[in-house]
Amino acid sequence: MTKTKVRTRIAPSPTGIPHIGTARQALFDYLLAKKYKGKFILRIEDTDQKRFVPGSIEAMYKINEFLGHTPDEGPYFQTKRLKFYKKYAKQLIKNGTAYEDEGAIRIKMPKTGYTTWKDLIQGKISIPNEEVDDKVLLKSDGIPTYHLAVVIDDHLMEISHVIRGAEWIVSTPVHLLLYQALGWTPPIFMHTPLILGPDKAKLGKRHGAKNVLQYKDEGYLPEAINNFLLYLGFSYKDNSDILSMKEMIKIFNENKISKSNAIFDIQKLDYFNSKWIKKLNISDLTKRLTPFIDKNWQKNLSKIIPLVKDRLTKLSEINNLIDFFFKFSTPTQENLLANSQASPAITLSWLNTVKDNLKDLKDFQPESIHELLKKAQGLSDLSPRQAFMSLRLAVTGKIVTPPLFDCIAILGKKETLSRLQKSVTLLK
RNA sequence: GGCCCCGUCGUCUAGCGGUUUAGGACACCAGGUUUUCAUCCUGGAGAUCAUGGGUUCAAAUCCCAUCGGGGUCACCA
Repeated sequence: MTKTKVRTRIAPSPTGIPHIGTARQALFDYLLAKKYKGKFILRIEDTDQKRFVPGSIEAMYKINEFLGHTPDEGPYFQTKRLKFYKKYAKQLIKNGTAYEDEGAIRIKMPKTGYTTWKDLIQGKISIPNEEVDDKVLLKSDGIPTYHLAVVIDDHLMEISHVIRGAEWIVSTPVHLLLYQALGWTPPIFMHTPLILGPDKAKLGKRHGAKNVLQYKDEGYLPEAINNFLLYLGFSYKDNSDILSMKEMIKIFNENKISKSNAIFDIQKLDYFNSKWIKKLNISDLTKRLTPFIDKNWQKNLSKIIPLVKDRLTKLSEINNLIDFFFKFSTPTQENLLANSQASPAITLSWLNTVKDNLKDLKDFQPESIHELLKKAQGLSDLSPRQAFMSLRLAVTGKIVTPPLFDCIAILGKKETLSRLQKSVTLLK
């Protein structure tokens, strides 16, 4: 148990829409803060105006909201805190830790010895000081670089745990030296392993790697994304438990984060997504499905959605699953016969029998339809498969649909008979 | 290339010197349920624990070397 108050931060630079690695960082920050009843802070590291990409700050807010990583403080902007950086840069020159070099202020790294620290994830890390060059702290335009700004902000904002990607390991000696020179206690460092693409290259830097908003647009649930991200570099039971945020907070353990890089496996994300979709209740699922469903397809949704729930991996798949309820394209004769595996005459006779049966059915419910047509099929020369597959084609135009009698009941008597008539005409 | 980190089934991982013929999950394959698909259930295949040396009565587990992968060497973060 940590003695000091836990305060974590996610500190993105607004240079594009955050990718999945940033989201995992934020999740770990969030879980750690919440586990110890601490605070999670958002800070925008906007010191490189040349690389600024409009919209990326808004995207960050959106992603935090989507994934439920709600900051307790912030956003803070580094460009609004320049006075602090200048003040401490001066102090560093005065005490000999930094020097001015053609307008920029650089740190004076020792040329001998090692900088060693205990990283909560990586364990003991030791880096020869001569490997670290005199990094620029304050650029000649008066704007700080990352190295100066993080140290000052993390200290001033009382950050207890710095969770960041492993790419920062080699510049940690710079930060440590700054803490020492300023007389401050450094935070606990946690350098997370990287998330790699299927080609084993760092995910964020790869061309074509999707950002978090794209996953949202494809119909991945925030719960599924968080769940998936947790198990990338962290292990709990068999890494397949469906966990809510609350449960994640409970089981998260900052001492058990893996050291090795992890490959992003979309199939695992799909697994969590389909599991989470099954877990949602119908009204919740309907609400989330709404943005994906064709505006004109609203009728009977409360009956249709329960039928497709178990067939959904991503929310965006919904339209392909339910389109036949709203539009009908007559099957080809070839398709119809292939599925009845009977002559045109026998198939025609079977579909006519169905039509006659359904026409007089008063209680147009799945159970009644089932009972009626099962009896009719028994009297026919067709096997259940032959009979109902051809009927499925005749009524929905598709080979794959939810349970047939449920579909027929939802379509209603009038629509079903009309479609049946169209298919019968085909065979004549 | 220098430096730093990592290396258990395709993937995420359990494993912390003997209980391991290395366990689970995803994916894959087969079977069952089912009028289709999916769900669900059962089973299967899949890792000589990167390789080679040590240490030890005993090593995936400790040590060394090699190889492989990643990171980093900007007035970018």
